Amino acid sequence: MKYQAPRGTYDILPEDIKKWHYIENIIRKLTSLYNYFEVRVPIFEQLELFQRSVGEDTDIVEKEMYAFKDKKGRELALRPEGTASIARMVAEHNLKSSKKKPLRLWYEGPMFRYSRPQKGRYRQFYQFGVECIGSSNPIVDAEIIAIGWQILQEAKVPDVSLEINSVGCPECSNDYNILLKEFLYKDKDKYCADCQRRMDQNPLRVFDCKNNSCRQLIKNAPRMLDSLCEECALHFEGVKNNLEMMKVPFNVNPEIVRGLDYYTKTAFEYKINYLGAQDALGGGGRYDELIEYLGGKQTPAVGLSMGLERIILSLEKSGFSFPEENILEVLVIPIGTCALQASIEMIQELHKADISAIIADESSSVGNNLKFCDKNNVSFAVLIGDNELKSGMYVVKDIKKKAQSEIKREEVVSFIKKYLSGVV
RNA sequence: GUGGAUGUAGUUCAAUGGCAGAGCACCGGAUUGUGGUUCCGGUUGUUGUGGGUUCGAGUCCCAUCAUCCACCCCA
Repeated sequence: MKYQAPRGTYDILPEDIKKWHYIENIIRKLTSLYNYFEVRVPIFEQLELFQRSVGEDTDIVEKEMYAFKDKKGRELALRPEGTASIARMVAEHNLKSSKKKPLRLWYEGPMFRYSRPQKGRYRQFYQFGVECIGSSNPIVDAEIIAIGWQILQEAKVPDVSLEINSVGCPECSNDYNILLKEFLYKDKDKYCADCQRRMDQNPLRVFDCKNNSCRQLIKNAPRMLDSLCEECALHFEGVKNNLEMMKVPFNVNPEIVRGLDYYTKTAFEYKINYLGAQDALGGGGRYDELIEYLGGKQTPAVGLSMGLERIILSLEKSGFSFPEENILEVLVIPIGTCALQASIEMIQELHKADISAIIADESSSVGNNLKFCDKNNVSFAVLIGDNELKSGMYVVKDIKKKAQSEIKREEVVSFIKKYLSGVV
């Protein structure tokens, strides 16, 4: 084989597209019910946009960026996520938003990260995101979290758990980091090598260590949730209360951190435990500083993003059968070359009536063409040969019922239409 | 980025260093223009790619590409 899709990329084949349409339709439906508008932003942006919004020290920017220079020497990068572009768009166009009516936006499309591929982890992958911009009210945090939750429920993804946390505002999270580092460095030598490295890069990660002795040590460490300032604590209470009112089940998990620097206050993840190391379907949080940081007006915002492949993989794993689409309804079978003209006209009439139809290979036998109908769930076959041309009566076969009737040429379409719409 | 496993027909998988095979799927046939079963027949192919060892490599060695698993991290 001469060419193959580049590492970490893949083709969505015709037999698989229904899976994508299935989940995309649910996203469209739910976002529209909540009055969110779709937007489309570029697939590449200035490199600096991601460096500044996602954060210089994050894995995404440090080692996973598809950065390149264009012919004019501009530093660009394929987007590793969607929120940075959304925030840029809002700041750039000074899109109007207010407490009373925040901007409600959603997007879907490919994202790119240079990481080692695995099942459920690709270099080009698809995400959708939902963003609510302009309100700091905890009810919109809950709204965003609920939309993601409902999409997963509606899609029938099994055994999802929703974990929420608050990472505080810059002030209280800063204070907390100092507190936690003090605690960790006190017994630095007692931790495993990984944890000692984590202490410098991302101290919160020490909480995830599987090593028993580390777990013991960290048990008494100060918790972010205990260090929230009054405003952040109040906000977090508000989010929890609102989720309860919405009857969205959640766990408070102080270890939810998120790998992007722009999050403030609310952080959350939708998790599953049956896709190996890929246990996050998506997540999100509040980013109250980002839009201003990118040169816009001071604008609070909250959003989520989810990976489409992981949703599809978990559905496949659960044995879900995706709705069929694009099923052929009619096969027109010309018998002999004389019937070609009439068959083409038949096809055109069927199409005008919104009935899917194709013309059969006339060099193949009638029997084989009917066999094709059986195998491919085609509802009707229309046979047109010398006899039919002479009499003006076409043979219409109901494949599933194995029934056959002779119908006047002019009435074939309405006959079939009647059956397909379930009238008879 | 680190460590490991794997790669043969469209697909699922066989083949001790000695002629590349089976099921499913696909295509054709079983007396002229009529059916999912059955029967018969056919193609499934540069054994991921490139080198090397050998009289001889799908098999052994090296490189490379890709997939998968665990880290890391996340979607």
